[in-house]
Amino acid sequence: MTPTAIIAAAIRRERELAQISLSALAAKAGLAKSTLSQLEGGKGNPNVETLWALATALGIPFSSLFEAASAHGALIRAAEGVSIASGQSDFTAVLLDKCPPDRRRDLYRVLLKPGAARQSDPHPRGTVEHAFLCSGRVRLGPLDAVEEIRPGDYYRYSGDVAHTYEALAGQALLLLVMDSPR
Amino acid sequence: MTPTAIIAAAIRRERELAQISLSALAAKAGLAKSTLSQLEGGKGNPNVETLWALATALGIPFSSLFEAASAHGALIRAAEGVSIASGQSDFTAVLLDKCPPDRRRDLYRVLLKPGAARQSDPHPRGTVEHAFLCSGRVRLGPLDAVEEIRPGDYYRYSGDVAHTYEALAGQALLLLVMDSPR
DNA sequence: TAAATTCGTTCGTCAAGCCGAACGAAAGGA
DNA sequence: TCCTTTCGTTCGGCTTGACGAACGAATTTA
Repeated sequence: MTPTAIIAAAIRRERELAQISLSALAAKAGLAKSTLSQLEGGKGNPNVETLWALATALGIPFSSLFEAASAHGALIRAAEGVSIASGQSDFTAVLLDKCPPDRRRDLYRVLLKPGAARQSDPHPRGTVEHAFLCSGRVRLGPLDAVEEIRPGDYYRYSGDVAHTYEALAGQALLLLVMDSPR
Repeated sequence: MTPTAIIAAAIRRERELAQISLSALAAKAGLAKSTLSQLEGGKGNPNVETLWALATALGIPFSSLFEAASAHGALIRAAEGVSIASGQSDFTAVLLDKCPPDRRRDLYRVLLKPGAARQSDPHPRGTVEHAFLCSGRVRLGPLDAVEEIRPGDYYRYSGDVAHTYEALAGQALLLLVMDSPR
């Protein structure tokens, strides 16, 4: 993927997410429409000032302009995943997720008691949650991608949309990694 | 902080971290020395191709060029930790560790079978490991601070010294967060 | 129907970034 | 001591990106 293509896609993606026209964004950023048009067309090679103006006008962190489409969720069952060779048969490690360079990760231990599902409002844009279930059974995830997980399962999903947590049978214990852009 | 100043500082920082001269970096990136000199002097307004070439030559992710500029051990038993108010009694979250701004965290699922203790050589300086036990019983930690943990326990320790893992009774499953400086 | 607005693209001009060459300074080798 | 190499900076040129204006198309208003 060439850098100009990444940026072209990022600008268009962020602009459409912000529901704003090309002309309006150009005006807001203090750029010429023509400049923005060429950038989104992948025909440009913009300099830093131009990009900075765009990021500011879009209200997003500067580095967001260099990210390819955001990572999606993943569900890795306890028995799944590619093991890393260790030379010792009594030690098996599976890389569940590699940390991108521009994110911070806070670790939470969550105790979930049976009852009504807990609803969580969207976290800031770009937030991703990683759930690793220790005990119990849990249904969780974005409302349109709720999954039931069991001990040892790992589930990663977008945290910037409404999502839910629910212990199914008895209480459940899980490690939650709150993964957010810097 | 202006974008050009951020980039100027980032380039110089990354270049000095890589122990490479300005001339050498320029050659490796296929840029003119003069260009690089002006950029590091904060007198530039580089375009994307130039920055991409630099990031590639430095072997760093593109977005690192836009970033303006270690942890102790801790053992938090399953029953311990300060809960975060949630309004719902069936959801209890404990913040185990807050992510510092300059670190990356990779997530591993580790299956540990009973047998001899696994010895791990020191990881790069500054590495910290976070272990969250899902099932079984495990003794682990730096050689001078080995702890026995049980399901739900969280143990954080230095990973840049020799350390050990050992399943005590039957096999054990744990989530390991490998926490390293950028 | 016709005028007016807004949309995104294309074209010519001008400023600015990148380049190559030349420069002085500093360090190492003969 | 002199020569060579490498360092980072400064100076004309040439290329190129940003700008403003004009354009056709689509939608809205009178």
